[in-house]
Amino acid sequence: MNETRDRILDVALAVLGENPDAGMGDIASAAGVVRRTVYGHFPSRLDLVRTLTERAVTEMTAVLTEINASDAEADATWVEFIARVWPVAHRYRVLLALRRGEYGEAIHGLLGPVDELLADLVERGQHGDVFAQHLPAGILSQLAYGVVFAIADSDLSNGTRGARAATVTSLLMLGVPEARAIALVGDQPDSAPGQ
Amino acid sequence: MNETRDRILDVALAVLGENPDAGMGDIASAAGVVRRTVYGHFPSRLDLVRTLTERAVTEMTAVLTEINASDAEADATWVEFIARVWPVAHRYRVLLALRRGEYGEAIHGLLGPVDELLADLVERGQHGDVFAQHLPAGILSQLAYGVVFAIADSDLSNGTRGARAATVTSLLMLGVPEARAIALVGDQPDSAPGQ
DNA sequence: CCATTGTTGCACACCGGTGTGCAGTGAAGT
DNA sequence: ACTTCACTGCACACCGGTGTGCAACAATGG
Repeated sequence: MNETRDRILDVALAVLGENPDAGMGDIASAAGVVRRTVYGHFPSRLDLVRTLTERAVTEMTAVLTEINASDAEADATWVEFIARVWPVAHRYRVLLALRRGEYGEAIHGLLGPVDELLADLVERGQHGDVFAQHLPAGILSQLAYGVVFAIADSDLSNGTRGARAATVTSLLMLGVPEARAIALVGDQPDSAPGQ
Repeated sequence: MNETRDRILDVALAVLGENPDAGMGDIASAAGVVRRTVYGHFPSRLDLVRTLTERAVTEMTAVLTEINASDAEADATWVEFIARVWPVAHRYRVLLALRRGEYGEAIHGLLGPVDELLADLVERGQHGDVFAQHLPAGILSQLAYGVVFAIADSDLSNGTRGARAATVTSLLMLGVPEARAIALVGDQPDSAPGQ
């Protein structure tokens, strides 16, 4: 039904991923549509961004709550989390950039639940002596998943390469010993082993 | 002689540190001066930012080259580097935000030399089996000092707290074992032990 | 055939930030 | 007292992006 609307959302995600400062005009033409039409679906730029963010939050919290239910060790859970959430993180990498600037406030608010889930996971790991305790769980989790997004935003973004890099690096900064980290990602079922 | 100019630069750094999107007007009034005066010293906003960046690059390369001359282990060198460069990184934390956006190109160019020095150091550490090799030196160094800047930008920014957090966290993600990392920062002469 | 609905293509107002021009003013140096 | 120089306080043009209003248009489907 809302074929155009969905296309706008998808394209907007891609365009903003390329350049977070892209205007409504850029998004519109990239979606093969006129600027006016975009405003027909999203009264303001903020509406667009908010909708995008809500999408991301929904997908992430779904994964996170499901995974958090398992009783695995925190570090293994983290690995599972990155593996499952990586495609999402990569698609929504723009949110990293958008958290600063005009809409930072709104986005930060929406991302709140995700942040909490993440902090809980890290805290569990710290309590179980699996993660380092040199920083409070709230901050450490932010830094760790900030790095994941940063890698999602870099050259080795797509493919298994990026996922592995993100997982290992974040595990390391969480205080997991290198050997253990590598063993953990080795266990992970690689979707495409050759790549 | 250029008392006003210097003040503008200092204030600009502070203001932009607070809000990277601050306009020339904000900077001017924060410096107790009229917008027109700012343009008298810096023909364009880019000039201002560039000058700020050049300052930062100068200070950082000075520290980096000096430290790199020592023949200490790479991880110890890294610790020294963070300790020495921390106040600078904190003051110039705005550059992290400015690397994205309008002036990203220019800034990135100016920051090139620093990036190289850093990559060299990390590569040395990898070659000496002190740092992890799960990522190429260029990327790993970027991530590591990205985290340092991120912490410089966060709550625990100032004081010894932030410096320690930044050092330990970056060491961890460089692949240094937790025990070794903590030992290394323990060795560091804390300027204010009580804080 | 007609009505509804979504899209189009304008034009327009508005906003905030940038950068410029120029005549004034005041203080410091000679 | 006179010049110089930095700063001031306007006004102004310009730009790009946002958001709106409205008439036209095409497709869809009753």
